[in-house]
Amino acid sequence: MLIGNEPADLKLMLMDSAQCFRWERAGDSFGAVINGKPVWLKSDDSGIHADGECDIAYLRRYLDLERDYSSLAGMYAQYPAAANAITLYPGLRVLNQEPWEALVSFIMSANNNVSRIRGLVMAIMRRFGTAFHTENGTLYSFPEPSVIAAASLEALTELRMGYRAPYLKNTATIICEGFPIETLSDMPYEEAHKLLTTLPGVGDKVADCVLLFGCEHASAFPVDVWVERLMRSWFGAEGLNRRQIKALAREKFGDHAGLLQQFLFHAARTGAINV
DNA sequence: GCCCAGGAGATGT
DNA sequence: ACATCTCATGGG
Repeated sequence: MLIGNEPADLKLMLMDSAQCFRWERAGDSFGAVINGKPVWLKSDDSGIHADGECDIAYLRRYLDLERDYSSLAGMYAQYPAAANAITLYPGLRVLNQEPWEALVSFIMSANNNVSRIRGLVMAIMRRFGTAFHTENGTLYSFPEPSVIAAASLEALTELRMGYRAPYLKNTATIICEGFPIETLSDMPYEEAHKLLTTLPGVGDKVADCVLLFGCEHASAFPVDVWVERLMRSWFGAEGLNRRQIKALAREKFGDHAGLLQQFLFHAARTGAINV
């Protein structure tokens, strides 16, 4: 069924932009268990289509289709590098993932490469998620915190996540004990960020990824190695450390800093723009 | 074999 | 507050 006709590059958004690591690809379709239901998405000239029993409103929000990206480049017209990066990827959007999924994914991301992060997130789902058999293959749900909290450290270590295993298990336990993960989206940015960094394996950068990709905090500005480089190259951040770079970017770029970050990050990481 | 990866935590200053 | 080390694993 048709879920929208907004500009949306599904391969870029779901597979190649390193904001999400849990979609499968089958030909030109992309599948995952979303909101408890397996779904395959496909895009063509007539729009974005979903194959499966799905909640259209949920999927539209997940894909951020309700946000108008057409004005984003204009918003940052005073920064040519920013406007260029946005113009490069007319189908890139920042997903609205579940906070728990973003939390797990970006705990796995610490000092790790994109290829291996995907492998770890997929392994976690295959090992602890629920299987759904579809025409295009088997899809797995993202396991609930209680399942990860109940898993043995050995079972997690077997997935080759290394020193991140205790981070994951202990964070899952804290979530199960009542950490208000679902209300982070309603808190002021600073409060939500501070609270997130109390979790094991969650520092400044991972907290910002969780807020941006899982809690609708569009001003969150994660600074990784690529963003650090590009901010120094193009935005006058020479000599600043990551904390200072983030403060500068949030001040310069405002409420939608995180959206811009995603375009800049992808442009830099893929070599579309030199850093 | 080497350096690197969407860093965090511990330690020392 | 800031700089430096180490951490597990494998991609390129």
